[in-house]
Amino acid sequence: MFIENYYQLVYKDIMTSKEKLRKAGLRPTKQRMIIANILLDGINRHFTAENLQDEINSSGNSMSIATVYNCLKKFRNCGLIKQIETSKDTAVFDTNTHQHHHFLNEETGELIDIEDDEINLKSLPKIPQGYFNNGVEVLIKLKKQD
Amino acid sequence: MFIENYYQLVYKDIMTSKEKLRKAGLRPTKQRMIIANILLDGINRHFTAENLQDEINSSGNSMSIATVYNCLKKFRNCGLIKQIETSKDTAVFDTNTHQHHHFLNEETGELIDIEDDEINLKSLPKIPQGYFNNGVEVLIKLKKQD
DNA sequence: CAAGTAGTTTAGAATGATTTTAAAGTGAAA
DNA sequence: TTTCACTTTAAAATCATTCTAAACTACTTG
Ligand SMILES: [Mn+2]
Ligand SMILES: [Mn+2]
Ligand SMILES: [Zn+2]
Ligand SMILES: [Zn+2]
Repeated sequence: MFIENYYQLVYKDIMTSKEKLRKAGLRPTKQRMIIANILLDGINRHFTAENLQDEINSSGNSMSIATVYNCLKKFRNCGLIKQIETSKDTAVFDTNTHQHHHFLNEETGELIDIEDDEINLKSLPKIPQGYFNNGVEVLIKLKKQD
Repeated sequence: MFIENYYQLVYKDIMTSKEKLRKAGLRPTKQRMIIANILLDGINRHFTAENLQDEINSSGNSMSIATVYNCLKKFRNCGLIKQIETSKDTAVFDTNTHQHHHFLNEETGELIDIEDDEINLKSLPKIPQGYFNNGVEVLIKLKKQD
């Protein structure tokens, strides 16, 4: 288990953005590579389309906001990133694609990761007939004391 | 416990919409009474602002969409209803104000209640310093089989 | 009961996130 | 190379929600 994860990490680190996109079934365009370089560096982050466009700009590149949205949708549908269930008016994405959970500071919108094994989710209810469990998300809403 | 709930139910059923609004600290306007009559009947439902406006219309009344939003915000802030954390582009509200959870059919957006005791949430992670747990929401995403 | 006032409603305008349009550009297969 | 489906883009459109500012109304006080 330890060794598997080790090789997986190394393998993932060694893959170029182009290879990661190809492996995900996406044509590696210039724009997708720019985004892959920013997002697929192994660091977990939560971000919006606008956050990402800002990062693209500060990396010396630029991209239409429509393209940012197009790419985020493609990346999400391929499982390269995921979208977090939050009732904020702006979509929030996450580079941590494993099943995990969040603290949500409802005042600021800030999200903090909770790893899957930090929550006991053994007794789940029976899944409705004809459906299957496609992911569980636990959200713990935080409020400031006093 | 049984008897307490029994009296609570009866009491709640006997209260008029006007009394419920007063008790919640809201001035009972004509518009809020129309909404209270629809929402506070003890039946659990999930709905959007537009859903509610449709119900208002079919009850023979009518109301500006701005007022629907104003009232929903007031009702939510008073704890008469709550808003569900969902990444849909339209806000979803819930008349079930107890802590509970949901199945989400991501294709249709349909939500199904999961009562709090149907999920084992004993081992929660430590809440960050200076904050307190202001509610836990578990979302189980459903996908259709085949 | 008035009259006064803070809180509420409303139509319509504004805002902000996201999607669509349609035309120009590009990656990859042959 | 040629070809074509896929992609990018600026600009317009869409859609949910909020704002504005003027008219209204529920309660308080006299
Ligand atoms: Mn929204
Ligand atoms: Mn949302
Ligand atoms: Zn996360
Ligand atoms: Zn519910």
